Amino acid sequence: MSIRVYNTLTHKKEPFKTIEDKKVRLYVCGPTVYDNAHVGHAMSTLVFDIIRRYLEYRGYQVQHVMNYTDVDDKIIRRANALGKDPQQLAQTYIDKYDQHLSDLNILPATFKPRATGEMQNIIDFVQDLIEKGFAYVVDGDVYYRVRKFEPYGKLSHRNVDEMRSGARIDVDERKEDPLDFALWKAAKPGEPSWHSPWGEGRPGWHIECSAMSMAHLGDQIDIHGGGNDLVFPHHENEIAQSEALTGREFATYWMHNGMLQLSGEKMSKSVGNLITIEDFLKDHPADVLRLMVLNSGYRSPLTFNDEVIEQAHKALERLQSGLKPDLPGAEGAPAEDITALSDQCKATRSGFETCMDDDFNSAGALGNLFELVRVINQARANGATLQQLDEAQALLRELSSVLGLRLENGQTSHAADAFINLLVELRTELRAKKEWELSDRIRDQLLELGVVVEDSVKGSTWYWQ
RNA sequence: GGCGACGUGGCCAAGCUGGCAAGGCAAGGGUCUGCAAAACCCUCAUCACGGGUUCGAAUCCCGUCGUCGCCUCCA
Repeated sequence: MSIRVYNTLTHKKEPFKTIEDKKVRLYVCGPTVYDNAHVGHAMSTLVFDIIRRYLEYRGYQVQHVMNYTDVDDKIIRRANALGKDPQQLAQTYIDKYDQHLSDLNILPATFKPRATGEMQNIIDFVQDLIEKGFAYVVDGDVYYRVRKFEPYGKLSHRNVDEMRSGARIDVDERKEDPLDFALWKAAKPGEPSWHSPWGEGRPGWHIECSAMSMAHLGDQIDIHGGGNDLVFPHHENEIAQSEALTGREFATYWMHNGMLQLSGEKMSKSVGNLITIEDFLKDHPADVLRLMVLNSGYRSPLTFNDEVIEQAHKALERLQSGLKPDLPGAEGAPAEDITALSDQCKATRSGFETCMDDDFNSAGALGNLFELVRVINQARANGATLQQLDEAQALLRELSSVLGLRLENGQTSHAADAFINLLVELRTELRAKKEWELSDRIRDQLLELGVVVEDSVKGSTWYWQ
């Protein structure tokens, strides 16, 4: 009964062992805040939220860091194009992203550092690398000496010599080797910059994560996560920086989520096939997106299209159906239904854990929840009372929330309930008098207001859609 | 071109340290019902293709085809 985790480093599922007992240090690469985030970003953050929630369910205390890259070429370029201050632009998108995370029911990270807030850590880190001979200064730029770090390529499984031929981007003559990457960039006129021993400048992207991870989680962490498009060069470079500095293994497990696919292609800014989180949430509950993520393996590409969204919608309603109250006039289900319920509860919890223990197999775990729903609904159909359903429904709620599903309709106010009850009661009287036309009209119009009325022989129930 | 992942019913997918192919959606049939909806019951796949290993393979090995990712900013 232990958790197994697929490690990009080894290409294998490995038993999960933390550095410190029952404590997990988790670092996940966050967004560069230069534009609205899209559902691909949401997928990544959902994946690691699910992982975090499950680890907590399993009794781990999770120290979770997610960074914001708030200084970078793209931010500067966009700010200039819009005639805005880069820092303000970044702040705008940080605020928006924070709101998205909350809308998506993503647990707030323990720390959410920003590159601009960590300048001293970054500068110290770079200075240390220079002193150790892993970096060199050229005209106010600082570069990492890739060939000096022996294991370079161990994460992305490439070797340095093969990469050389692939390095076809403008070779900077000032670098010792085309593979070397920037740790610090000298400021150009008008760019945001910070004082450093090498002059005014700003950090490169890769060093930020290494520095922030180390500052908040220490030299060694348990899990480093991110999208699989970050494996090379970003994470490879993080390893090079961090391990050169400390001489110790940076992260035990490297976990990478697959890309969200829109019409057969990775959703990305450069392809231009974006759906923003904002737009998605305008049309769909957050649970729908989460369900889409849960329904496929986190490492696989996620198919994203209208049909799949619709399917997730229906699947969500199916899960919610398990939480409906007993039928009107329920008088108790036969003993075999009650036995089946409690058997299923045991089977569901253990099946759920077996799946999630196996590299967070959320699709399998979901399958277990759907089986629980079926047995609950069977019992209800056979007259189970709310009390008889209680244990199973509580379990359904509990495990759904481990996956981060709310399963609620978002209706927080019950102010209207009394009025709706009244309408439904009146309608029951109309039905008794066979006034079908009027009672159907009430049902239809309530539906338009978001209230679903369900009739049965013994009466009617209603709920918010 | 190099490295890697993947290819399971109409759709999304689990299973892949080998032994009767989860689950959701859709579809068809039925129960219930004034109608509708919901719920319940039933039906619906031999796992890209070709070889091989094995008593036995969706699961292991080789090859072919196809899709996708990375190699450049990217969750």
